[in-house]
Amino acid sequence: MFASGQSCRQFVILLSGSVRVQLTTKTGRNLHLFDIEAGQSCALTNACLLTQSRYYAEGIALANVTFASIDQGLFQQCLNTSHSFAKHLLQDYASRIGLLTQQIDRLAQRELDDDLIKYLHEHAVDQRLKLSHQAIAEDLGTAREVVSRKLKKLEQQGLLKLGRGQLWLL
Amino acid sequence: MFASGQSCRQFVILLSGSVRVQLTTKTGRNLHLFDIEAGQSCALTNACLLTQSRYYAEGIALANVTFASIDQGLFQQCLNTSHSFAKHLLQDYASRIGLLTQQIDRLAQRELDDDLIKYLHEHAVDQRLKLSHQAIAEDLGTAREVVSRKLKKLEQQGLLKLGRGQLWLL
DNA sequence: GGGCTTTAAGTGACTCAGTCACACAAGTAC
DNA sequence: GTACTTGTGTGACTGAGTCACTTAAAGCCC
Repeated sequence: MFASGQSCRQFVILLSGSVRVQLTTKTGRNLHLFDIEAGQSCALTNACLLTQSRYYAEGIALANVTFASIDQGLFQQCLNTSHSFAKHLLQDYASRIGLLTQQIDRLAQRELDDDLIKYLHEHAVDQRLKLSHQAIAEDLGTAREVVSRKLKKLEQQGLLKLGRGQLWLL
Repeated sequence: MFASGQSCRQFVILLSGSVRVQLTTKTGRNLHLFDIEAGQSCALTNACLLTQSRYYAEGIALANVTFASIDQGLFQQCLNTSHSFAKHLLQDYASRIGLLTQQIDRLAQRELDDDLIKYLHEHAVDQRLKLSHQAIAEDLGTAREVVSRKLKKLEQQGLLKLGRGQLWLL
């Protein structure tokens, strides 16, 4: 949907599908920032429009998506005339900024064991988690190998059971 | 000014002085997120007000500060009635969210050498930087010892000269 | 159903960053 | 000058990230 370094000319609202917003490090590691779901717009896109800057992250469509967009001029016009439009954007920012700060906190702490266990509990459905190690690593901002090793240890401790593309909490 | 975990009941605008917003890790390390200068409000505070959540960072007055504040109810009222108030908050969010994303990027990359050199150039005045290793470390989200060691190496390479509380780029 | 491709996971070796526990040196206050 | 505060230096150790693989499961394709 958009790539790091691109300039942004349109305000976009997703109508269906979802978009994953992530950073990519020089070594090719991905870090998942947040997802945009149907009905939502992208806080980073809006920030680019408001500050006249370029994208510093990338957006990947996770499936077929449909969206509505308006160009920069109309966006400014909406902003100037519609109070509810501005309030809607504000509310979105407020929630995203919390997520970003939590990510910073997690990256700064680097206590992966705790984060991983918390993540597993938060994302498990019926004590089962259908995600690859790669996906978990990207959400936590770490490398796949690290997650693999940590999960292996937890399995050896009898805390969970690993399967291909899924795991069960015990 | 505020601490992590506190609930937030007031919208605040700084009239003079400045406030440093930072995270503290379990090991006591500080990570500098951004500063609030006179005339500005705090994006995290506003996010707390908008999402009814608690502070997840702390704000430290860097000197004597004066500020104006209104309570939560009046804040909502302002938001509902004043379009320019909402637009002002939006603009602030847009710039802060960029800073936060850059921090995440930096923490995720963990290429401290590059970051440190870039930081030194950005903050030096006349090739001189009046900051302690501690302060540099907090801005970069790392530990003081790490910065000390890296700076030492750079000095050994003849790239800079170290002094107490300051350094010179060569 | 046997082979092929794709995707997920396991592993060892290595490097870099963060932590801990110090020692030590330069200012500051009295 | 002495005591205290603040800023640096250092070694030892642990944890996380990278690289370069190997191994294994799942999905396809005749």
